[in-house]
Amino acid sequence: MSIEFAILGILSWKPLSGYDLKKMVEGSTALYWSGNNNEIYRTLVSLHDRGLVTREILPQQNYPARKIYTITTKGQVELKKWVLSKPTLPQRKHTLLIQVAWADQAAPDELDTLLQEYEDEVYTETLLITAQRQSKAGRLAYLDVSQARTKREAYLWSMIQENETTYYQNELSWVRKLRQGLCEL
Amino acid sequence: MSIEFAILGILSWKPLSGYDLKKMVEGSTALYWSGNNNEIYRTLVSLHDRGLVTREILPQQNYPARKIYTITTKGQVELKKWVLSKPTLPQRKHTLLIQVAWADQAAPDELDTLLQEYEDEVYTETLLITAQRQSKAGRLAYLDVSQARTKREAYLWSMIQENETTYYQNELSWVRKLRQGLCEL
DNA sequence: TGCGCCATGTAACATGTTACATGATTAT
DNA sequence: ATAATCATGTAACATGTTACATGGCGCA
Repeated sequence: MSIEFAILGILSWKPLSGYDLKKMVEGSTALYWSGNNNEIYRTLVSLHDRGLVTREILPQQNYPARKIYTITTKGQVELKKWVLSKPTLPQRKHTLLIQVAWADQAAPDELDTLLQEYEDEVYTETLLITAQRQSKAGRLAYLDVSQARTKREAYLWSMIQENETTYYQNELSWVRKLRQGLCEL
Repeated sequence: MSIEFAILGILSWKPLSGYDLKKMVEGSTALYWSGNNNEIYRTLVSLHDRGLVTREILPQQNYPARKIYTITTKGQVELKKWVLSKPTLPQRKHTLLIQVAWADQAAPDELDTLLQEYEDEVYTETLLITAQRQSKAGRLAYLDVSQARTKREAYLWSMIQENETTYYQNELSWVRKLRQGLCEL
């Protein structure tokens, strides 16, 4: 239900093929999907069946034909309706928190190793995100602020990035505080 | 894979019935599951089949028998192994961010209404969380700090709560900043 | 009279992941 | 030689949600 509109939204910005979408989803940390083929191609078929997108087939020599999907007027109407629908709280699967919950049975150094691994993961992710934003090489990045169509859209996209950034910052300072606190215990 | 250990962890703290677990999961914001029957009962059967828990049946008059699940030594070993396994980044489904991404087509007041709804949702959630923690009436709350078995466990649990709190705080200040920024645009 | 609690569970569906399959092309 | 890229797609599985079912009890 949500990946449908995530895809429809991207198509409202630019007509693309399933392969393009796959790349964008894979390369983005903001979109939480793994970018696996199955769901993307399935979703495109479903969007097409319901008349929310049109499909144009571009044959190529030596390569399989590209299928470019374009949003329809009906699709735009549906998208807008969804965009303004009642928001829900974000849901997160924070598996580490469950690990930490039952970590009292572990030795102090075992626990600290676990937390350091997590700290490293988060830190790497923050580096990856900033790197992604710098890279002008990467055409077709999800929510590339320089590709926004209006000033307001650019602002919205930059704020989405800020949400992501502060989220990881928050995780980072949390895990550091936790490690420190465990030392002093 | 993760709900199994979430449940096994709780059972390592106290033997409980499926119904108890359901209540705990439902009432907790830290655990992200809906607390639906299907998954909990299915998981308990699976844990039992693999010898990670034992089952004791307590018949009652007028009510269906309670089935109390207790962790086994094998279960404890598996749990500890999982607790120390390599952590992964939390994954979140932040649907609102996708809505915001394509909200430039909406009028300023439509967008602000959406964001205010979100702000209200988040704020309500923070109130709910603090209320949950005060309520001593609620026996059997997930990660009730006063029920922790050691000082270190209490500290870990309080830090998990802090993670949750700062997470929503962060969302709250983000959405407020966003609304402010849109006014000034 | 009707609803919610206790406590178990199942059926049907929706969503998401991993791995595989084609088959030529290009880079290491 | 080996792997990755292009571009489509399917099969099998894992996970998660909603709604329903039993059946007596207590409350308004």
